[in-house]
Amino acid sequence: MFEFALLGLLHEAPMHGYELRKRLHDLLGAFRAFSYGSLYPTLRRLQRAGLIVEEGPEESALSWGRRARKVYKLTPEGKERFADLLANAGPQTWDDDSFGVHLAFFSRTPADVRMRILEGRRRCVEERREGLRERLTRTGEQIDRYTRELHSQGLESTEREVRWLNELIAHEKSEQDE
Amino acid sequence: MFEFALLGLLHEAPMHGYELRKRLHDLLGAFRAFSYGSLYPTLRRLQRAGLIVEEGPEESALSWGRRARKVYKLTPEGKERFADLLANAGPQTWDDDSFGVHLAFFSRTPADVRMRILEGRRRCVEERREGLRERLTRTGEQIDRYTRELHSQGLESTEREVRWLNELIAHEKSEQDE
DNA sequence: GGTGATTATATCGGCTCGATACATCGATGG
DNA sequence: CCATCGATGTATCGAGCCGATATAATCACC
Repeated sequence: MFEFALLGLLHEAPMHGYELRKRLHDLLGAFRAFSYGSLYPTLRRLQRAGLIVEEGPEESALSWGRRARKVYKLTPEGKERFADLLANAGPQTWDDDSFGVHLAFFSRTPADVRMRILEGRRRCVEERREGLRERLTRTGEQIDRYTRELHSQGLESTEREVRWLNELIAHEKSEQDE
Repeated sequence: MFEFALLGLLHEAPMHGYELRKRLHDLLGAFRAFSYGSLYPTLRRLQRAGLIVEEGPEESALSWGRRARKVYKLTPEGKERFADLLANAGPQTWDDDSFGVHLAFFSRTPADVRMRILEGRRRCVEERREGLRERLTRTGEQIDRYTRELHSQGLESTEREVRWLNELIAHEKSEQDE
């Protein structure tokens, strides 16, 4: 997840840690945290896996005055890995967090994969919606007032999201045909 | 968080792990996962802290046929701890996950604390809303189509949540006066 | 008598977070 | 002229949580 986001960002241009975090925060800060406590370990993981490399300090002389910064860039294996993650976009892709991140890189995503992700996400939200509906209409044990409020609110918001996804999907289809 | 949820449930009645998980899933499954990988370690933590104890196996003879089950119940310290968590309901209480859990135990929550939690949550959602608004109206770098969609959708849904919270708060106020 | 679902407890590796520490630089202002 | 604040920047630690998995007994069904 974090891995996917970092690979996606480095696909645009080489960057150092702080900048990666800033871009992520700007792009998705309203939906996820992206703390440094995840960032640096993830970078090291990617590095160990040979998906990214530290760029030589050649241009650091130019920007001197700043503290030593490590600029990372994608290796060919890294690009391959990113393509793989897209190609195998599976069930764990449709969850709340993950879906947002994927959307942020949709312009770079092939049309067929975009469609698969949108439809997967829709199915996932529909399932949550059905769960909430069932819970609310169940005639069994009476349900706490506040819990009922929470579930009603959840139901409404999933319904809205499904409608929104339908629009996005329709738009994709119309673009495909043209 | 998990700790709070477990203490809250055990406040109603002694229960064993599997049942706790089932109740949580039923109550909040649409909003959170509550896996066993968190449940059992948390129970052990609570036990070590003296907030819960295993009930003697006296009645397990009655329900024999089932696999050995460990029934946990709150100690007085546990009840105190739960009251403390409510009294000190702070900033970490207003986040998405935590707020849902708190709502589920609202009937058991004093009116003034209910109000503090609702207002804190509202402030938190309003902040997110402003972040999204600012991001969307910023005239700087043009923004990716899909990211814009995501942020618009986020903005709408935070606006709806604020309205919903306002209704809940108004209702609390009217109940307080009567 | 076999097969699969349900009840039930438990652990493992791995990811993520919040807090924190350290260090440098630019600007603001007394 | 220097103090202090807020960015910029890299990094770690402890702790929580999750998904997957193991183990096992019982139950319903055919």
